[in-house]
Parts: sequence; structure tokens; C-alpha cells
Amino acid sequence: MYSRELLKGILKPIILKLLSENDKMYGYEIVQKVKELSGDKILIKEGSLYPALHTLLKEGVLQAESISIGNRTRKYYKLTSSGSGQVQLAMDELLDFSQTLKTIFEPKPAVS
Amino acid sequence: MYSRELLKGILKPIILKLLSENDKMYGYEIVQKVKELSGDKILIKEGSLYPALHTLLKEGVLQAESISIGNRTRKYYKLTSSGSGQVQLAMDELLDFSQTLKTIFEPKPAVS
DNA sequence: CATAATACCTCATTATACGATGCATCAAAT
DNA sequence: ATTTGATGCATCGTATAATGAGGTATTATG
Repeated sequence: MYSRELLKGILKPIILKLLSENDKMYGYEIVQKVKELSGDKILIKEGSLYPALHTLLKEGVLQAESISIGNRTRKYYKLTSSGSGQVQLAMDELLDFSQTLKTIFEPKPAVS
Repeated sequence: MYSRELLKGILKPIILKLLSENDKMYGYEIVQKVKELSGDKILIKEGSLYPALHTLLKEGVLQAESISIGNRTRKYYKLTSSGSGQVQLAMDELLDFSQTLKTIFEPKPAVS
């Protein structure tokens, strides 16, 4: 698990990325998928995820649909057409960012 | 320039990394160096840098030394021996993090 | 029968980057 | 000469977003 502040700013992009690949997903599924994709290094907390999803709904990036599974409710989220258009920009920024981090933090000879 | 929140959590590691390679640096120099290393993509603001440096001082990670350049004062920061010991852990985490970001955000076929 | 996993949610707390602001020196341009 | 921009330090209120703690409920497992 990475230090808390490192994860700031990447949650929404992660959601967008997953939904660009998966058509629709529900909250719990997103948490599990990120855990799996990150090799257990990024563990999204529910207290982070649900507010983020609701914000994306309000922004019109996502739309939601509730489904009944037996007596349990499952809320699926998917990109709106407007949201789909915004995904690529966010992806480019994150890829660029990860490359910049790599450049800066790549091991170099230290002062002896 | 990346979106504001993305930079959360990387400022202190950047300072540590630079000071592990440069023995001693002053604030303004750090700003310029990061700008250069990042290809103008990370522009550290003074309102972020100085508080961070002061925190690292208080934590005993850095030590400071003021130098007079003509009538102007320049404040050099360097790693303490205790600080040097902590650098590698932070570096490993950031490199790992950048790799995880790359893995997650690498282009994959989207749903059509 | 109890515990863990599934599944949703809210809210106060916390950390930290930033903008605005302030002060001062020095070089370059008008 | 005067103004602008670069150098160089600093503080402080604001905004943002992830988290922890708390809540509710269903279903599967030991």
C-alpha cells in the first residue's frame, strides 16, 4: 500500500480507465479490480470510492443504473457519451505523469 | 503542468531525491532543477516548497545553512545522516508507484 | 451460529499543494 | 533614471480529496 497522499488525483482517472475498458461496473467490483491490477498495492477505500462516483455522476461523466440481485442491490456505473470523450485526455496525462516520475526517480549515482 | 492533486505526495520525495544527488541545494535552485528535470511539467510553487523544507527540517531529515552572497542570503539544505538512511525507501516507493501507474494506464483495447 | 464477504452509503478529520501577499537584492531593458 | 524581471526568502488562508469510523443489510461459509 502506498502512502496516503500519493493516491491523490489518481482515483477518478482509474475509474474512467476501467469504465473505458469494461462498459459497466459496480463499486465493489471496481475496488476488487484495482486491487488485482495493482498487485494489492492500491486498495481503494469505500469512503473514497463512493463519493468519487457520485461526483462523476453529478458532473455528467457517468450514468448509473441499479440492478436487483436477489434481495441485494447493485449499482452499475458506465461512461456517458460526454464522459467517453474526456477519458483519453485523462489517460494521456496519467501516462505522461508516470513517465515523468520514472525519469525523476530513476536511480542515478549518489554523492559519496 | 499536471493537475494540482496529482502532485500531492511527490514533493518531499523529489526534494530527497535531489539532495541525495547534489549534497546541498537551496530553495530556488530546487524549483529550477525540478522544472528542468520534468521538462517544464512540474513547476513547484514557493508556497509549497518552503513549508515542505521547513517540515523536513523539523523532522530532522534535513539540515540548513545560510550563506551570504553579496547582500543576499541563500539558505542551503542538505540531508542529515538520519535523512540519508530514509531516502532509499522513499525512492523505491516512488519508482514502484510510477510502474504501477504505467501498468494501469497503459493503453488497452476499449469496448466498442 | 458466527464470521467473512458482498454491497451500498455519509461525514468529520487530515494532509498538503497552491494563490496571494510581503520583503529585499540585482541585472537588464526602456 | 526607472521599471521590469529574475533571484531569494517567507507566511497564511483556502481548497481538494483520501481516509477512518460509523451505519445498514444480504448471502455464503465454517
